[in-house]
Amino acid sequence: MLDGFNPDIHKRLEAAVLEVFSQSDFHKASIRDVAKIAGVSFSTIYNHYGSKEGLLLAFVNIWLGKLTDRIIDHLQGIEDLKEKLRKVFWVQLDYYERYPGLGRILFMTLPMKTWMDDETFQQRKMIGLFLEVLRQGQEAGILNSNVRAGTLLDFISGFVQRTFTMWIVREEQESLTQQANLLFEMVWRALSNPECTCREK
Amino acid sequence: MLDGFNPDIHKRLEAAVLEVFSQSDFHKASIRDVAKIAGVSFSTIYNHYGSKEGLLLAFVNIWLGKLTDRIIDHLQGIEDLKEKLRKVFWVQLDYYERYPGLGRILFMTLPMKTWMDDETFQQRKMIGLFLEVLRQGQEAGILNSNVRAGTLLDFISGFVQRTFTMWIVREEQESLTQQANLLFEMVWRALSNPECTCREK
Amino acid sequence: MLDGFNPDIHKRLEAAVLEVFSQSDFHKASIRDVAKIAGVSFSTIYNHYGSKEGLLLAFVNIWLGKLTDRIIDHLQGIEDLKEKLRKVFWVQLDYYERYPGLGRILFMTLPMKTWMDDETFQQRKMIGLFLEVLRQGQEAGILNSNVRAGTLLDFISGFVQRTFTMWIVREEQESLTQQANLLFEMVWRALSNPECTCREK
Amino acid sequence: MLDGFNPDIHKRLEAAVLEVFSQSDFHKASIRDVAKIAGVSFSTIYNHYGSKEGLLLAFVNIWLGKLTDRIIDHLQGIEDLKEKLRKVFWVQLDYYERYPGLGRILFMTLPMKTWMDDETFQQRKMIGLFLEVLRQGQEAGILNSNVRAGTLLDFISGFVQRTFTMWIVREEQESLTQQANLLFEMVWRALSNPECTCREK
DNA sequence: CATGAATGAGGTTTCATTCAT
DNA sequence: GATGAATGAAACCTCATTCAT
Repeated sequence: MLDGFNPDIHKRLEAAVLEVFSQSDFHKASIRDVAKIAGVSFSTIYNHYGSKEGLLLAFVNIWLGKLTDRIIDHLQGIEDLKEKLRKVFWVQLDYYERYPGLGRILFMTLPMKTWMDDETFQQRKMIGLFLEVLRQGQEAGILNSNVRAGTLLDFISGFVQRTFTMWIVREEQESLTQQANLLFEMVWRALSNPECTCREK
Repeated sequence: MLDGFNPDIHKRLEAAVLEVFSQSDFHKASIRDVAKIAGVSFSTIYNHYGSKEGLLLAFVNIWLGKLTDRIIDHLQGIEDLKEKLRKVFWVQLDYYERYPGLGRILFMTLPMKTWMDDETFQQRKMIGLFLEVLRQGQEAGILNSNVRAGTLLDFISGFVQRTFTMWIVREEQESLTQQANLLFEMVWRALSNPECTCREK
Repeated sequence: MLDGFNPDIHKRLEAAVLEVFSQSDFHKASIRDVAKIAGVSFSTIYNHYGSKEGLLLAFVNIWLGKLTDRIIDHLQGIEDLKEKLRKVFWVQLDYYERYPGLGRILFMTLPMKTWMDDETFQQRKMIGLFLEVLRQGQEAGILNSNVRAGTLLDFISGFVQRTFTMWIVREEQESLTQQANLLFEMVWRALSNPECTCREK
Repeated sequence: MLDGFNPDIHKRLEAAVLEVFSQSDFHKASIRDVAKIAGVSFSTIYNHYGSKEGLLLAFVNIWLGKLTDRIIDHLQGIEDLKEKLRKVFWVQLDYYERYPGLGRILFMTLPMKTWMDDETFQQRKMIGLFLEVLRQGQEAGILNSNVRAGTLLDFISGFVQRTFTMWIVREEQESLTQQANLLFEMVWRALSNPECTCREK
């Protein structure tokens, strides 16, 4: 975010928000706990973020921004469409696996109604990035063009979300990234153009 | 469910719960509003459901039970695996489209942490039903057996959830069921055994 | 007040309000302290009185009502105007001396601006009572009729207030009622008709 | 006072304090508003006056000092006791009428408890001045000597305060000073020695 | 068993006041 | 010395939840 304030406080708040909101449902998480854990005055939080939701959304925005940056970074130098998508898929699983708190917040505690109304939700940059790639694939006849590019994206995102959620629910030990390739091949078959004669492997 | 009380009240409560919880985030929905709309004292709700979450979960359980019944009903007489899965996919979209309030609650307002800890979440009957079918498909060599049956289920469920959510977010007019077949073909390609020589259509 | 609730709680609250607000300036008195001392939940106070000011004003109203009743009671059977006024003067001093907390609140801590806008302030019953007596005196030629009856009342009230306040400030041990007659004679000379030939004693 | 700073700022602050504190109850008046209106940082106020109360008391002290000076000035050349008191009475009404903000603050918003503990409250100079005159009158047999001189002062002060307050409450248009003589005659009768054979006029 | 009063927790606001620059 | 960020306290407000009837 653009909250131009004490970077130290910002850091402590970030950790506290991650901790508190990833461990309880939104309505059970207390802003007073966040303040206490962060060692910040309760008022300071309000001065900066205005509300419980504002606080959470501000950090979610930051985190998603970082994920976007990471994806962009990793896409560098990859030409092949399939490899691009594989990378995108992998980076997401990898990111959420390394920051499960973020995954929990994103997929499990964020109050949806509010988030949807928030600018953050759109994550235009990331979405735009994805859609661009997917559209190119459709035009090139590689990806299924019977549906909108948005639908292809929904398939990937839905699966990422579900996979992460079940990973948490089932308390799986096995690494997400370890399964990434296996899972991606399935995704790829869903997305790729069924009429395409090009071989899958 | 087990709330042995006046079916009339039960009906009014059901409608009220659907209305209130589908329109706001969980923490913004007020049990007093539910009571008022249902024309019941909030204390009565407490006596029966114990808590706000208990109330919501009880009805979610009922609704999911009905969905399960509906799926079972619709599967009758279908032999072909693909058709079975297509049906399962379609019934879900159809159900959520007709009861968007339920979809909203299920995918957007339920406090996840609590739900996950609740028996309801497991939806053993429905899940068991699905897994059984999927496992048969894997054994028959029709479905991809490189991954657990649960993973196959994740594809379906994740896509249903995402599709519904984006349908709400984008305020799409177009019917969900109308797109069902097109979407299902993607799912099917993801699930089916890539080595299978059997034709797709 | 008409707060139809638990008389026990009401009693405890009354004592607590008297204690807390008579010992600090209004802005230093905490509603939480009142709640704690009264052994009542903080929320309960808000449910009933709406605000810190509402709480105080409600009790002030009650107390002044009792003072009024007491005055009315004491006036019974007195015919002579001077004796009536002497009584009115004495009852007030006596009342505030016995409930110095009330005097402190009334004359020293009540936020004036708010009080003045409040129905309480007008104390219509008591004021009406006084004015009636004073007007009769003016018409009978006993009291000075060069000024409005309200001005005559100002002499009495102003002197009562100031006398009480200085009694507190000077931490005088001497009883207020003991001085009442001496003081009243001053008031009487101020109010009585200077042209009147009637003897003072 | 002792605030050795920029006379311009001092002037702006004085006006701001008068405006803000005369229009709301003390607890509703905000020091930030004062700062804003005066065009000063609120911290600067703190550096100089230490607290909200300190700020108000400092100015009240200044204002009362000016009133005292004015009274002293006006008493010059008056020998007759009655005329002296008449003057004192008149100057006060005149001053508060011209600076109603001061009257409001003094009689209606100042937190009493704090003020009473403050050196300012004693207003030793003014009080001493009055008491001296009153005592002389008592010794000369002109004023009632059945009560302490302080009591005589209480009578005057109480009436001034009450008169001003009711003038505000009743939103009277009529000038205070215009009624001053009529009112003073009543005061004089209250104060003067009842045994004195000297004529009243 | 249904009800509403009372409670306690915590979100939201506003401030006086303190602290570090 | 002047400033604004940060703090702490407390008013205010809404609720979920408990309790006594």
